[in-house]
Amino acid sequence: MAKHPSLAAVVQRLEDRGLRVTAPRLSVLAAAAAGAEDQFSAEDIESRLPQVGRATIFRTLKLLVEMDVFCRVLLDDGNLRYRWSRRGHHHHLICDSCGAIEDFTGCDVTTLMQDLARRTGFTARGHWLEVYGRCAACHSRAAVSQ
Amino acid sequence: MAKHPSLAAVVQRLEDRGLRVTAPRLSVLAAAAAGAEDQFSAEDIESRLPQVGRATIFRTLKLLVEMDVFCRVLLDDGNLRYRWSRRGHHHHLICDSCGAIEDFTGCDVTTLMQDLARRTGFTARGHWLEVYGRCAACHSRAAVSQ
DNA sequence: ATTAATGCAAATTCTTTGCACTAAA
DNA sequence: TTTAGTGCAAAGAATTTGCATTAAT
Repeated sequence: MAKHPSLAAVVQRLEDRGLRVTAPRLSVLAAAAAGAEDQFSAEDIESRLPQVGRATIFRTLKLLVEMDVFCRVLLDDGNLRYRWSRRGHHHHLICDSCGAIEDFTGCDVTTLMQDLARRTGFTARGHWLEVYGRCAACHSRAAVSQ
Repeated sequence: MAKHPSLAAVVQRLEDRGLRVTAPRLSVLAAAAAGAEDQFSAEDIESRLPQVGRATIFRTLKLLVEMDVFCRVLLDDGNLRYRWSRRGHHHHLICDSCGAIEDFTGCDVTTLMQDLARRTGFTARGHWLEVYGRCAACHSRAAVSQ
């Protein structure tokens, strides 16, 4: 799967929603694709787009998160990052060492939630899960440098 | 189990750490115990303690979270609450309807994390999980009112 | 032409800091 | 006494709002 959807696909989704395809919206998408990292902060986008107003950047980020084009990532220190969403429900594996973020969809948190409902009567509507640790690449790197 | 530990127990823990048992610290603990809700915001504490400085309240909350006397709860809307901690690793069930927060420790997220490591090579150091939904009490309430 | 979307600057919210002062040990 | 802890007011950060202006359809 590509790192992010084609511009055309996102434009289509904007149009489907009856939203305008504006220059600032296109440039936020471009700026998000431009970074070396697979993640970006509102600040990153802001500094890559000095010509776009701060408010527009925040409004656009919010819109694109609602549209599930981007997803929010909560870092261990409480800071917020954004990332292209693979769409649909998923979680993040955030590497302490290199900061890389991977998606994680395979594990079934749903089972856990169902079990929960059975035991406590609490019905889960949704949940937020972020996992912090060390990615495979950083493990190999550490092994090599020893 | 009681809603929160005895003052004496917390005082003991402060002393064990070589920290002073000050009037503001005691009043933050009292204010946290005073609320009708099982949760409280920094603002709640602030308004219950007009005589204590804002900075002291934040410093004290941070200290008590580090000491695992309180834990932080991340609400669905991104706001932060505090709550007496049952100590040790646990998660929260947050009711959309009544806002009540329950702890949840029984389910084994660890298994999920181990499975994850096996499949992706990512080693989890920690994770953050909040569950949003509807508590048993609100379910009954809804059933009755029909 | 219409009106959604933007840019700016000011306002908000939540939290932290610097520093002289106070009180716990 | 000593120095950890406090209060105040000011500084920050991260975001949001109001409103006149601009640009996409």
